[in-house]
Amino acid sequence: MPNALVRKLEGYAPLDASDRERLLDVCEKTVVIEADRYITRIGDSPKDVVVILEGFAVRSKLLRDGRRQIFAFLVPGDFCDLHVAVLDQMDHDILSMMPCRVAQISRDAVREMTETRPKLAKALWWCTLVDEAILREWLVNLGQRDAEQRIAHLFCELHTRLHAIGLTTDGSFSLPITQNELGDTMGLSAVHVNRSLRSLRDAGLVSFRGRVIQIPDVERLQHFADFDPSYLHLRHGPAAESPVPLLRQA
Amino acid sequence: MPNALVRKLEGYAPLDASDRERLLDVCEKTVVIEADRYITRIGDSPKDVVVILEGFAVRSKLLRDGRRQIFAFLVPGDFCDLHVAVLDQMDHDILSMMPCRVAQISRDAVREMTETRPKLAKALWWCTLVDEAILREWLVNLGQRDAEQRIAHLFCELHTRLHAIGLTTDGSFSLPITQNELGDTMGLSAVHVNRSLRSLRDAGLVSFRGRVIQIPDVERLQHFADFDPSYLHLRHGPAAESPVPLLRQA
DNA sequence: CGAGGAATTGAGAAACTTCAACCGTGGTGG
DNA sequence: CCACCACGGTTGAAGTTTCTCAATTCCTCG
Repeated sequence: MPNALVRKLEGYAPLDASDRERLLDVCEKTVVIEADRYITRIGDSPKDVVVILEGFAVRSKLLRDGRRQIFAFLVPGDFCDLHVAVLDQMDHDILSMMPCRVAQISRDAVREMTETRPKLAKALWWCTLVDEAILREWLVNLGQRDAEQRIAHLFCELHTRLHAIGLTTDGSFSLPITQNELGDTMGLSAVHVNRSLRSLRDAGLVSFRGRVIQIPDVERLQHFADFDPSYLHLRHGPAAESPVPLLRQA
Repeated sequence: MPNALVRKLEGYAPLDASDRERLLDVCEKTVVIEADRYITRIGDSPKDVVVILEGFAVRSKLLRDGRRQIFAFLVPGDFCDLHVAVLDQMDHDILSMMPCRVAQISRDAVREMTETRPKLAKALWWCTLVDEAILREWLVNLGQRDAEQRIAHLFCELHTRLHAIGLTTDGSFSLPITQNELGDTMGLSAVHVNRSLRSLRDAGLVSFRGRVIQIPDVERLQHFADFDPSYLHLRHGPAAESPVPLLRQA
């Protein structure tokens, strides 16, 4: 099984063999987290940095009045809280959407890696900057696009990111999300999400089979959503060699 | 005149004297940019990293249909494009909102600093992470709050950030922004921004004198906007010693 | 004084929300 | 094995927020 983290980082910049080994070493200690559990919570100062190796999770924040905003989907290879190595305190929650296998890297290990391995440091920085670029694009999404385009844009992004780690087949990928969560992501009510999904389906832009999203014509959806993948800063085109497996749904 | 960058970084983590000197050294070369000019543009690979020393700027992105989203206000001490030292290509524009004095730091100097000065590297990383935290909070803002709360929240954030660099007096600060730009920031039409501003003023939450925003009761506005400054990760309370001066408006 | 950009206002339309009901499915306990 | 329950999805209808268009005023600058 390929290591999702190594794979992702190598997609950004070449690493030394010793860097690669250090990463694998540091991902040795893995844990399985069941669905719908907090991985870290706001205010935590976790002693380890968590990397998703299998499964999906979300970053989110709960408001006083019970509303919730999701601001990122975490897929295999993504860091949950690299922040904490620098900022000490989490300013949002991270929740598993399905059973996840994660690696826990000690803060000391992160510090050691960033302080003594410039290439790794650069790769981690790259991750952070891509996360930031994604946030900016989501802001464009919420600020400027209507419900249908917003949702379509999210699907395009997820398709591209999942394709890059081999988690798509043709235009389809598995996404274990409720319409409610989709609403919390898009700043829409669940009802309106439902109607927008129907419109997208009626327009033949996407279709759904259980929790699988199927995009019959990726280019058409991208055009509809005004999606331009350059903000994802992928170095080379999506590589689909050996997929990172998902854990079986519990 | 204190250096806004040094001041900001020291607000995050203590620096060595030699780090501080290196920073001052590297900010030696400054340039004044007039109002409403591109500082960098999407697709650019600027050879220098730009830091705002005086004045305000915005990050923004233009959509195909002419709509625009602003996703950050840059104030003295903020980096325009630290990204570029790692990602090579800008994925958005940066525009001056008023005459700005900026320092241009070569990519090599940034690389040298991050690779040989761990404390500085950490401080720069801190900057990036705070930028990211602000983006997340803006996402909450656009996704979950109505027009009035959104605008109030932005004012609270700017007040806090500007207070931290000594650019407020009592509850007031200068903000050279049009209602149109405010709309592009908040995902609202200029007309609706206008009406929302009127409501806020009628409620006595803020008032305007020219381009100066006055918050009569900061706590009340913060409560109204559901504003919690912890996402800004300021280490110590706002320090108001010697303000960073603004250039006279052109 | 005139020009141009920004702010303001009104009115009608579109997007989105809320509430409430109903359906389908999968899991659980008897 | 079946009744029941809970949760997510679906739909209708009415209400609210926000948008667009268009006209008017205000301000600043030349």
